[in-house]
Amino acid sequence: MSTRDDLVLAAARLLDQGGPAAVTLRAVGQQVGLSHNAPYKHFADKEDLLAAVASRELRRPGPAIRPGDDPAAALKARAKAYVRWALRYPARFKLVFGAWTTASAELDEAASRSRGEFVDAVRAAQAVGGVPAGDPERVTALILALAHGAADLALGGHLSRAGKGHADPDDLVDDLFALMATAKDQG
Amino acid sequence: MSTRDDLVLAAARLLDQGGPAAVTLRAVGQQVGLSHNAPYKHFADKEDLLAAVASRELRRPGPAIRPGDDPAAALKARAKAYVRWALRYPARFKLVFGAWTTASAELDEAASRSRGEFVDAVRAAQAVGGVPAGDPERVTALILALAHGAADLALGGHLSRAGKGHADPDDLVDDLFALMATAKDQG
DNA sequence: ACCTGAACACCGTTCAAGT
DNA sequence: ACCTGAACACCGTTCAAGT
Repeated sequence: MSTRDDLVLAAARLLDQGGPAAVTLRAVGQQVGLSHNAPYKHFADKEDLLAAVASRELRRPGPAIRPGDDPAAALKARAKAYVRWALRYPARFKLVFGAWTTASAELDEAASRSRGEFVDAVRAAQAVGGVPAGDPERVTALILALAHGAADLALGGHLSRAGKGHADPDDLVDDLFALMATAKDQG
Repeated sequence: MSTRDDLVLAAARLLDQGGPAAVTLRAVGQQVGLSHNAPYKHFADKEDLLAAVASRELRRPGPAIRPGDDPAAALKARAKAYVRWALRYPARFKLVFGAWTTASAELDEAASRSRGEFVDAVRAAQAVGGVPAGDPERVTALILALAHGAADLALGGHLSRAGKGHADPDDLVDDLFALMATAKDQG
């Protein structure tokens, strides 16, 4: 493990434990036994370090595809895994999709690769008629937008009135897939 | 206009012009011609001031309902207005749905009231068969989740590969309503 | 090439003091 | 009741200096 990796890991740990406010360059340096400005030898600035944390997060392995699995069910499982990740690691989720003032090639590429895997899963589901036909990129965008929005609203408690109306993010994923199934049956 | 309102307005203006980093208590105080800690006489701390900014944003008037409008079309227009607002004022959008460490009764109530109006619009659309039946809170959550996620992903450029795949947030709202229309026709 | 320590400008917050 | 000015602890960043 390089010092660079140590710094990224320490930043991720601090983020999980204390939220974004806990991720200071001084705390990161201390976690790896270095001074508070050692990170500047590996990253341009703090945002560059955070971009590396976000990239690492996007490169996490997706759910394994077992041969024989129904591609439509696998796609739905992928959407639910996305929601589960967001709810379990809110700080990482907010970081990845937060407001970046500087473009990071590493982050852009990781995000593109991650969505590419999702597009492949959509294509496979379309091949067996599990989801509506049409531009796979657009169907992917539809599913991702719903999963993303459901997770983000749930994190803020904005999904449904407390007690009133049962609407977990998981339920909404089910609802969307049910709508897509009837649309596919009809067309 | 009270001094309190002046402070909230100044914070909102700073947010729009320079993003969250520009909203410092010193800048807010200077904008209204007061010292850098005058805000403490009106708000508990910085987050409390930001909560007031977010509440004000949630209390903005929604699209007017003209008599004779198709309730389903009005509902779709409301969803698109939500997306338009998020894309036009990204900093306000991110603030409202950001990570709040302290609960604000004012913010909670404003959010609840805002979603309540949406639920009413869903109920009206259901009454004329424009959208699927079922728990209005849940249908609302489905539509809001999609609109919210589409807007948030679009702001980060994560909606579709550049050039490849046409998927504006507006298109995704259309797609969802098309799915709901076919489901309603079938059921 | 990588790291340190001092320094700078800035920030949120507190507090004693003023009217 | 509302505001000010000084002060405190903290932060990101820079820079000269060390190995």
